[in-house]
Amino acid sequence: MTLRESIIQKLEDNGFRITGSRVKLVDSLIKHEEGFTAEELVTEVREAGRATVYRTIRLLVDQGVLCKLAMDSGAPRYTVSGMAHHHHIICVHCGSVREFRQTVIERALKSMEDDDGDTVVGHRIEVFVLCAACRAAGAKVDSIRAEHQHS
Amino acid sequence: MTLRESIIQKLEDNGFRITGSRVKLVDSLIKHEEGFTAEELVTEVREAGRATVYRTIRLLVDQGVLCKLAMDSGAPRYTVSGMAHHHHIICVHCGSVREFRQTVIERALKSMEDDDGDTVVGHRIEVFVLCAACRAAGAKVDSIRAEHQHS
DNA sequence: TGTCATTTGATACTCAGTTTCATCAATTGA
DNA sequence: TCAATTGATGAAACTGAGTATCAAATGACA
Ligand SMILES: [Zn+2]
Ligand SMILES: [Zn+2]
Ligand SMILES: [Zn+2]
Ligand SMILES: [Zn+2]
Repeated sequence: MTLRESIIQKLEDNGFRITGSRVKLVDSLIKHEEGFTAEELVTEVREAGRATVYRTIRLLVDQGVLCKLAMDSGAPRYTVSGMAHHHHIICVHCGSVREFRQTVIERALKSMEDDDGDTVVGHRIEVFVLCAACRAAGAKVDSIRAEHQHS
Repeated sequence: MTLRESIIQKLEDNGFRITGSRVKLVDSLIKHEEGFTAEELVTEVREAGRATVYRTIRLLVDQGVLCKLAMDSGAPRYTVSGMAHHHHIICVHCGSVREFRQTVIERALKSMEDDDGDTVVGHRIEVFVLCAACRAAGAKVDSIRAEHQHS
């Protein structure tokens, strides 16, 4: 079963209608290996209206098909979710996104439970990089570092 | 030197003018142990205009005085930065923020450098909790868990 | 094919944040 | 001490992202 099919399947299985707009949107977003913004889809998928694009993205996030990535500034990016639990490596120059998961980190975060009276409900990790492609294309690290220190 | 003094000092040292608006804003934001939104400051500090509040917050983020926390939805929250490098524990119910830092995690993230051709420029970790106070006040974990899985 | 709840989309709206620019105020230095 | 200079302010208008409305369209299923 292809990615496209599995996404459509999941919507069907959960009682959502398979409409022309939704199929067009799925077709478009699975092409974005490196993630996309809502407005990019609005522009690309002319068959679907603005409201429908936003509604469909939200639906797919709810269904676990898409990851929503809140950027430091600007609109969030979305990526098709691969691994069940994972985090993101984001290029600060081109915005491309890859997934990762480190058992050591997961364990360390898990052990934070019960350190105090709080109940941990989730966590999020983002690693910001200048990807190989952007560096090869001449993007410099230093100009970027300042605004992405995340210290 | 108090927190208030050290913030004002830093602005002075970096060549920014110590104006009435800035002092009023600093006075207000240091009172928010648990973080605040830009609009909260706009409401609270009537002596400063909307634009000035946003400009001042941005200035303080640039100076490392404030942390900007992009929420999953809604406006970002800001907190006064304590430790030099740290991450955040955020209550999904009341929005209160605490800092943490785990050497194990820092090391693991550091070791990701050079795994591939990317250059790591920073990282961000957020741990979402239902804080003890909210739980005591009757907030339930289950209703929250779904929308904050961050998987 | 008919039924009908779901979905759609044009439009208007909200909300967060930025730009503009005339005015104001902190610093400089004569 | 008092311009001159430059940085800072703020009302108001604007932008961009996303949401609400609601009549019309359309999938799903019998
Ligand atoms: Zn993801
Ligand atoms: Zn994790
Ligand atoms: Zn912080
Ligand atoms: Zn760290």
